[in-house]
Amino acid sequence: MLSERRLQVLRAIVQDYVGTEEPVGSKALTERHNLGVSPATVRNDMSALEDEGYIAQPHTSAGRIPTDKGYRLFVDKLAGVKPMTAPERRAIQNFLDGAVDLDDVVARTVRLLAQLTRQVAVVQYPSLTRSTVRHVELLALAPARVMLVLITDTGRVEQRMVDCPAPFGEPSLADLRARLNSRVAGRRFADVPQLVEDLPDAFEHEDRGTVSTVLSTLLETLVEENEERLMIGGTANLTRFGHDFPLTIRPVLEALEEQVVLLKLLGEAKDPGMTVRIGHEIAHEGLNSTSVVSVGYGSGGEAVAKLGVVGPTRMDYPGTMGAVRAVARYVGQILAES
Amino acid sequence: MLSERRLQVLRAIVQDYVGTEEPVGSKALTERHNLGVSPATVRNDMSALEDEGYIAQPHTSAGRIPTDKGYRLFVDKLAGVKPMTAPERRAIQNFLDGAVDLDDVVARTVRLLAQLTRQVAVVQYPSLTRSTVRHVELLALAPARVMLVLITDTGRVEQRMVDCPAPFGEPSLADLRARLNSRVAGRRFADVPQLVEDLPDAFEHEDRGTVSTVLSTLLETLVEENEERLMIGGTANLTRFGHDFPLTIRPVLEALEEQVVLLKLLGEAKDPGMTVRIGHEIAHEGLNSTSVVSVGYGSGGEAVAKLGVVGPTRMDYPGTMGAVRAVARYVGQILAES
DNA sequence: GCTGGCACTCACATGCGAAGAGTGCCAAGA
DNA sequence: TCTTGGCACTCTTCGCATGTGAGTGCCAGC
Repeated sequence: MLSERRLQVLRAIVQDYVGTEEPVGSKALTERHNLGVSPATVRNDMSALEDEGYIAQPHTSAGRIPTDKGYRLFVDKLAGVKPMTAPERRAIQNFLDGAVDLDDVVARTVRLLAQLTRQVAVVQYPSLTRSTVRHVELLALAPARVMLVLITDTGRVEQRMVDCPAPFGEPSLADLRARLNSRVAGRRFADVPQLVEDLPDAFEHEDRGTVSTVLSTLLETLVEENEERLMIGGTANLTRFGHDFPLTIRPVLEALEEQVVLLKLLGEAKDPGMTVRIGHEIAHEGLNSTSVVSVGYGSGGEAVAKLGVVGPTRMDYPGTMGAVRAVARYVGQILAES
Repeated sequence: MLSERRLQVLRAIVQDYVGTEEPVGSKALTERHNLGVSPATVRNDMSALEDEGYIAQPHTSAGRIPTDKGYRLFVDKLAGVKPMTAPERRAIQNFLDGAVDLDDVVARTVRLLAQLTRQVAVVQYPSLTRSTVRHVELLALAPARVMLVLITDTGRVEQRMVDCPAPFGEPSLADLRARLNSRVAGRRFADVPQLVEDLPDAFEHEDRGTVSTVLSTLLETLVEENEERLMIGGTANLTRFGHDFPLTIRPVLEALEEQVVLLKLLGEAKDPGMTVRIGHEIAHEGLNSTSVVSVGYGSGGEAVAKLGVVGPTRMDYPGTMGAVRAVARYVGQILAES
């Protein structure tokens, strides 16, 4: 177990390194923080911290920089979440309040997060699986062609074409539309399958094939979790990554384009509260020099999706966590209102 | 006017520079291209080309690199469009054929373009203004709250909430829905305003306010050109920009995030055919060291939107133009089918 | 357990010289 | 008039040696 002072030293190292981007030495540390001890003592502590793997030297005769393990300790034990100031909170609310639809909410959230944290922001669209059905609409585009439109309580709209096995009259369509909505409107996605199970039985024999086709398309749409989309912004902030970023920036950009990777990453964070993943804790190789701070957000008490930021492991964790948490909270409010 | 041989020299310089990314000298030129003259002659030609502003030296005693003006001449007079090979064409078609909906078509197109050109791909969603209405759907969410869903012939769906001035019964809503669709279905957006102008007159006095509100929301949705969205991909290719890219990449990323800039850029290219804008021909400062190759695409003969790539001025113009043209063509086909 | 002192180690900047690529110019030849 | 070979000149780049400074590790003393 590390002594209290050594933890202080680690905290100081993290703070200084995050601020200066340069390895921090014992002398500079004692000058900037009043630890009450001499550089020599700090050197001993640093040596111990290095033995434990919390900090490392880029090369001999250079200062120390925190390791992933060091950041982890910092985040878990040494740093709190820095709350937003009142003006900041007001700015967030104002900015989000102007949104006109779901796309706009997500777009604004991304911009906001990127600006606040000066990092790459990632916002997942409210997930289908946990939301409820607001309305299902069926439109006859041709005698044997129906467009299925699904509207969720979060304002999301999904549409699908359905090619029917047989022509389907407008009366039947209206019937199906009415029956379908009376059963599923307001219900959670998970419950839909069994609610519509026996629906084909209510129709004439000739229409049953079509009804089944429509229903299975609907269920497909509901299940298709991989349809989860996300929006990314603030990639220009990647250029502030560090001096050596030509090498680091590329795999990060690639990973960001592979939305699958990000979705998996967000999905892995089972904790509905804030999750911080640091450097090599992230399975994806291209993101090994980044940290991801994510949190769930939702319209009610329940989280329907995640948002977060991707930045260098050398990031201002308290500030970033504060911004992420605040934004998630306000987005939740906005969604609840609409 | 430049002599034939000098044009050859310019072409050779562009080709070599694009290939090697290094200033090209007279000796290397004569070695790689059989121009039939000696390096000394080429030097004279180069000197003339430099006087005319087609090429420049980064510094004395270095080779020459093409200027924006040089690339312009190259694109206009010296280079054709390199057609895709048969296997490439097949790959394009296969890749795009798997798309399930409009979002997917756009997403696949972006990926494809980025891969083919190894540059940043930009695809505009099929624009609303030039398309036709397939269907307008109205849903009562609450007594005085209606959701308006607009479906276009390109498969795009837009939805809006409408807060009605007065409660609006389901019969009235059904009436409005029917009348609205009979008038506007299949019509071009531009024609919609006058088609629905007198629609409120057909309703009871108490409903007219609501009808007007719904209609004006519809018109707003149609007009809102700034709702034009686009998808961007292949930003990781920016890292191949050049050795000095730390400076160049940042403004480009910023410009790419400002979708407004890109939309303006695409919109400016009035030529429905291919447009190439090179370096300082682009008004936006951050893109001054890039070139943009764009082309319209559409489901019928008419272009409904643009797509293109953003890359360094030092790009393979013939190849890029070939890829852009081919992709646009196939996307048009896909859209026409659906 | 803390502290000051001291030797040691590297990275980094600086300066210098050699090498190399490329140009510009000139005089001769077609 | 255009082309060509030759030659001097200009810069960049690279390698190398050197000096400097930040920072460490260790040790003896308090």
